[in-house]
Amino acid sequence: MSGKRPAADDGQAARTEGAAPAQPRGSVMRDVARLAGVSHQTVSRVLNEHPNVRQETRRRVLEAMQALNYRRNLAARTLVTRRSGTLGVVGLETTLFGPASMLYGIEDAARTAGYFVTVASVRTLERRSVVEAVDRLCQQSVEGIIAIAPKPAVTNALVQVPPGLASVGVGGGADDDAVPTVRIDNAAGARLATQHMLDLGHSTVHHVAGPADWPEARERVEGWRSTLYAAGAPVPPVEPGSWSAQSGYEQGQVLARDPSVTAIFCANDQIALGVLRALHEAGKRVPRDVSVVGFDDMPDSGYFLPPLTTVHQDFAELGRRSLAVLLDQLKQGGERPPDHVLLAPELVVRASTAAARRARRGPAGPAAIR
Amino acid sequence: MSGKRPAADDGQAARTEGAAPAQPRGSVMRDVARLAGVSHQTVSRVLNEHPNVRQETRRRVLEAMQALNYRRNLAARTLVTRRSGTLGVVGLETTLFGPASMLYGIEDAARTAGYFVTVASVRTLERRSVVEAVDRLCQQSVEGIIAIAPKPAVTNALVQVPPGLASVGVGGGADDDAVPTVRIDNAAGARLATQHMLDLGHSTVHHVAGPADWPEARERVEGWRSTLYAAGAPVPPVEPGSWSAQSGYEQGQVLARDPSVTAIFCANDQIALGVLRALHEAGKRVPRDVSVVGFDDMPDSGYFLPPLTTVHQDFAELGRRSLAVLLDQLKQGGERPPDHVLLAPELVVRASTAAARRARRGPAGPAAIR
DNA sequence: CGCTAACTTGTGATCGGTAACAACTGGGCT
DNA sequence: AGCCCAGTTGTTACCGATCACAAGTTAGCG
Repeated sequence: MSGKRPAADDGQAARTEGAAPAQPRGSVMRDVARLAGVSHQTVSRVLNEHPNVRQETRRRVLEAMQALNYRRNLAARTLVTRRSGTLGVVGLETTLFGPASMLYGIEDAARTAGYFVTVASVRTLERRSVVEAVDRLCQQSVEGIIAIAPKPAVTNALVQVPPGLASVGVGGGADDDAVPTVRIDNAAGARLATQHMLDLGHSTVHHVAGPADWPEARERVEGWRSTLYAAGAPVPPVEPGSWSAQSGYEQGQVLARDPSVTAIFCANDQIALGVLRALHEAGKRVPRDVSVVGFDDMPDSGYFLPPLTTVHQDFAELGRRSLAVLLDQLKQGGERPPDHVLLAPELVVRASTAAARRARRGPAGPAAIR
Repeated sequence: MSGKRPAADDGQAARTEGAAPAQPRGSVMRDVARLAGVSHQTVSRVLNEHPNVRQETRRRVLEAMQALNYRRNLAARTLVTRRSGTLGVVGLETTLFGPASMLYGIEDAARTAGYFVTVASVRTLERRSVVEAVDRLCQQSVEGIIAIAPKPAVTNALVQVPPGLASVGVGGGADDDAVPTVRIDNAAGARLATQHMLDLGHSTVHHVAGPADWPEARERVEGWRSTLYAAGAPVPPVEPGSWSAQSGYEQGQVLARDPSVTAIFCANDQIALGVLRALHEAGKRVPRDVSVVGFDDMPDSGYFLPPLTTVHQDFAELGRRSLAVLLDQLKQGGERPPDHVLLAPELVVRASTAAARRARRGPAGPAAIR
């Protein structure tokens, strides 16, 4: 019905736009061109900051654009240039603090770089749903894909994105070398946490782990284990859990019953929260009886009871860096060098850790005060 | 049948469509048409599930699409149909639990409805930046805009989105009638929380508020105040704060010094966490000495010390409902009826509230136990 | 047998931009 | 003057889909 542009109204009939600044359907480049008395191509040149446009002409065009409240149609531009100016993010549908922070870090950095962001979230990290999400993004003609990719299935799915499409995985582990990733050095973080408690005089450190199928969780286990090993400390058994406070609570109850446990490294802050509660309910005092360290440094961790010593991750920076890697690829024409950026975490010492009390074992050894 | 297609088979045959599944540049409709021996229009019909296509033809086309790994180009489709199949979300760049959850609720619902989502996040909720975000989304030819809009500046900015574009604000308050909103009944939630503690025998309830310029925070204050008023209880003064645990901690320290404080309603769970810590440090026991209620019911609240009684908001549902409202508008051709959906919150009673201890104050009336 | 109706399929125009090329200007230089 | 080149502008083709319309087929029916 509305496809009726006044085709007959060619040439000089341009008088029509006399006093109607508001087009019913939004104005297009030709409208601007007509009002400014130039060709549509000149308008395009102004828009794209082509150098060879006379100052005076540019001014007239800009004025016309203003008057008509012109907005360029990105679909048309995308169609012809094959560049959408859009990046896709595959995100896990979760409110885990980390992924959510990264999303905003990415969006922010993308906007600064002049890109739009469309998200395709997946409810589970199975290969199938991830591939589907990637597919949806491809249809959108995204120029690159950032996957908030804590699990190998995701980076694997990334491998088969069409060639020429940039991609990067952020967060998670690095089982695969085919796709560049940006992540935090989880093992180093775990080392920091474990060594901290060892230095405090604890004879060993227990660990409450995250899900076994998350490389992030595995790397933390690894860092913890190797630190204990290097220090000649015994390595207690670990059982995988989930990332939730509930999981921490459940495993915490078990640990709380064991009098030999004096130091616990938790795979994230939420787990730590659950552990803290379990210890409290069992009558153990933190940090007097047991020291606890978390991982992530969510904004609330400083207000736990007691304030949590934890390993700080800079999620926003993670987002920014992943974007930088993506843009590099874009600049290099879709080449996908297997970069692996590794960010160093940082230990934030608060009140949930303290020096081990001396000699704990045997018939109630004399507990030193401090 | 195929006799009439020699034109396509000219010198261009270098295209290599023999059996190569992976075209260098991706295949387009014409490639599929050629392989299936039909016209591009027929391919389009199959794609759009037009009824009048012979079974056999459809099969051939589908096969060809499969073989070429064809993906329709949405930019082209958007250009001609003026429908992008994309919804825009204006989100606050924050990791507050609420906004993040809503985003995923929206994305999930949108995907189910066959829409894509592109986000434009803003760092602050000033009018300027919101208008800019809306503008960016318009360029993208989004069909509708959902604003995670806790502040009036946002809904106001929404008023001036181009006509014909659907829009809805989700979360936040409702100062404005011009734009439909979906939100939770904050006042009712506050009432639930306050009444709960009143019923427990507390002579009054103190409140630690959120930011003064967030309608959500104001409505909670209002609900709290009116409940006290209706019960004839004194209304303690309130001071605005932020949504953070730190803010709760600071105000909590003040309240902890006041022996008359036995019940505190916090504007959200994070504030409650800070209050809990302040009370703890001041030697007050929760809920023995002081009862505390939060708002939001974040996943961790059940593991605070003690587990927090709080007002539950269903953020995912909020996201879904807002999408439903948006789709309604779309169906009705861009009409924007000022719908205002109000969701009822729910009180989740855990361990941070208990009956008031009797006679605390000199000549105060005897508080009934229970 | 001829005519209309329903079903299939193809042709050409079109959406709103950008790219390539052509045309026209006006110096500067030989 | 004549030539060339850089600066400026317009013309036309094209990106890849959908839509409107037309054409060819098959079937139904008086």
